[in-house]
Amino acid sequence: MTVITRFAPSPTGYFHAGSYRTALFSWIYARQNKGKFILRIEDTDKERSKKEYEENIVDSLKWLGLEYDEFYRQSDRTDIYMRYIKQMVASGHAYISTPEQELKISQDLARASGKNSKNSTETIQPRSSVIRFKNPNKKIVFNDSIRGRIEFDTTELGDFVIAKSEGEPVFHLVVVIDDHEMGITHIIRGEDHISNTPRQILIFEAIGAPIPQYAHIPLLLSADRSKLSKRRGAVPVSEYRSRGYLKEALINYLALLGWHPSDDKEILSVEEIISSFSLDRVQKSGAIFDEEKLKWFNRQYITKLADADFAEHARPFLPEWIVPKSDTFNKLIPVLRDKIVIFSDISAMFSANGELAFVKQINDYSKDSLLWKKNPNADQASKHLAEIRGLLKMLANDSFTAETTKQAVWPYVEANGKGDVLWPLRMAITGQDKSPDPFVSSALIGKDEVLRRIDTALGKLKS
RNA sequence: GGCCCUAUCGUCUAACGGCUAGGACAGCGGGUUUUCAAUCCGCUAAUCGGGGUUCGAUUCCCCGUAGGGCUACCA
Repeated sequence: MTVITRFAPSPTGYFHAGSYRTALFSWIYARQNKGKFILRIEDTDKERSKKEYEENIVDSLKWLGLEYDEFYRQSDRTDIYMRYIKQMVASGHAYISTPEQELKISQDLARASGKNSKNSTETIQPRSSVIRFKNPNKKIVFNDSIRGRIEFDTTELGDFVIAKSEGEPVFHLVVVIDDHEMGITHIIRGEDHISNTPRQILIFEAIGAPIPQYAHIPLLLSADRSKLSKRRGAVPVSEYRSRGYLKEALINYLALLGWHPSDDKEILSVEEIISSFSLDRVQKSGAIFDEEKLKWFNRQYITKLADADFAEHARPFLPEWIVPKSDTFNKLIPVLRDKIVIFSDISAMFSANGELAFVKQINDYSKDSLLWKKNPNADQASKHLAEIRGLLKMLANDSFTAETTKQAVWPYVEANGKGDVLWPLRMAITGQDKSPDPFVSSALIGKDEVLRRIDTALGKLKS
C-alpha cells in the first residue's frame, strides 16, 4: 500500500511555524515511506479565505523544500461534494432540515444552555434550510499512532450540519470526501482535531469509505502556553526567511520540537531526519516555540556554509555601496560570518552605531578614547601610532591585507605591549570601541585611509 | 459547564519497571583575548500532589490539581 499524506491548510492567515511543523511531519512521513504528499487548500470559508494567504503558503513550502506531488483547492471541487451530499440524502445518511425544524433546534439549544445563564433573552433569527447528518448515535473508537486508543460517544454531537444554507458543504464533510477521493492513508494533523475525528469517522462510515490511520501531533504553543495561532502573533515563516534564517535551521529546529531521535544528536540534515523519523517517538504534549534555540541552530548552519553560499545569503542585507564581488566585499565575508547569528544582523552592523559603521565613514571620537584603559598615557599612544604609521607606510597599496599589516607591525606590538599599541590603533582606525581587530579593519578601508585616520588621531593626541 | 488530550530543569527533551534522573538552548562563573562577538571549560536547575500495584516506580492503575483543545450554517 502506498502511503499518501496531506497537508490541508485553510488560507485564512499566513503560514506560521505551527502549520509548518504539521506540514513537515506529514511530508517526512510520506518521503520516508516513498509515498505521496498532497497539498490541499481548504478554502470553503469564502469570507475568510484570501488568495494572498494561499500564495504565502505555497511560497513558504517551496522555500523550505517541502515539495508536494499533487495540489487541490476545495473551491474547485464543489461538484464532487454536491454529488456526495445528494447520495447521502438519498441513502438516508443525511437529510434536509427545513427552516421550521432549524428554528426549533435553535430554540431547544437556547433553552438548554439558557438555564444556567442569566441573560437568556437572546433573540432567535429565522433560519434557512440546511443539510444535516443523520447521527447513528454510537460509540467511536480509533487508534491514534501517537496517543493510542481514543474513544468518543457521538450522541452529544447530535445531527450536525454538513452543508450550509446556500448549499455549501462544511469543513467536516469536505475533509472526509477529499481524504477518501485522494486516497489519503495517514492523516497527520494537529491535536486540535482530535475532537473532530469522531464525526469525521461517522461520515467515512456513511459513505462506505475505509478509515485512514490517524496521528495527532501536539500543538505548538505561544509563550503563554496557548495554541500558537495567527491571531496570537505567530510569526509567518516568510518573516523568518526575510530576517535571514536559513531554511536548514528552521527545518532542524522544528523537527526536534515534538520529536526526538534515539540518540542525543541535534544537528540533523533533512535526509537524517527522514531516515530516523518515527511517529512513536513523537511527543504527546505541546511545545513552546523558542526563538533563542532557533538562533543557535542558525548559527550552527552559518558556520557550515561555503563562502560563496554565505555571500549569496549576505548580499540582500549589505548596504548598497558595497559592490558584490569587490575587494571590500570579499574581505568582509569572513568578518561577517564570524559575528552574525541571523543574516539581518548585517544591516545592524552597518547602521550608524554598528560595529562596521567605520568602513564607510569614521565617526568623531574623543582624545581620551584613544588611551587604553589599563594604561592611559597620551605620549606613549602618540609614539606607538607614529611608529606603526611608519611601518604600514612601507607596505604596497595592492598587498595591504590583514595578514601583511599584522606581519609588518607584530614585532613592534610584541615588544611594546599588545594593549598599549593595539588599542590606540583600533580607535584611530575605527573610532569605535567595538570593532574587528585593527588588521582586519585596516584591510577593509585600505592603506591611504588608514594613514589618514592615524594622522587624525595623532592630531587629537597633540591637542 | 460538557467531552477529549496532556503533565521530567525557565525552554526543547532522554531514561526495557532498576546506576548519582542524561543531553541541548538560555542563565551564571571562568579560560583565551587589543574591544565586542565567537570559541573552550565548568556550575545552577526538574520527575505537579495524593493514593495504590511492586522487592523497586519518572515509567503501570486510580483520584485530585493544573494547562491545553473542541464544543459554529470557522477551518
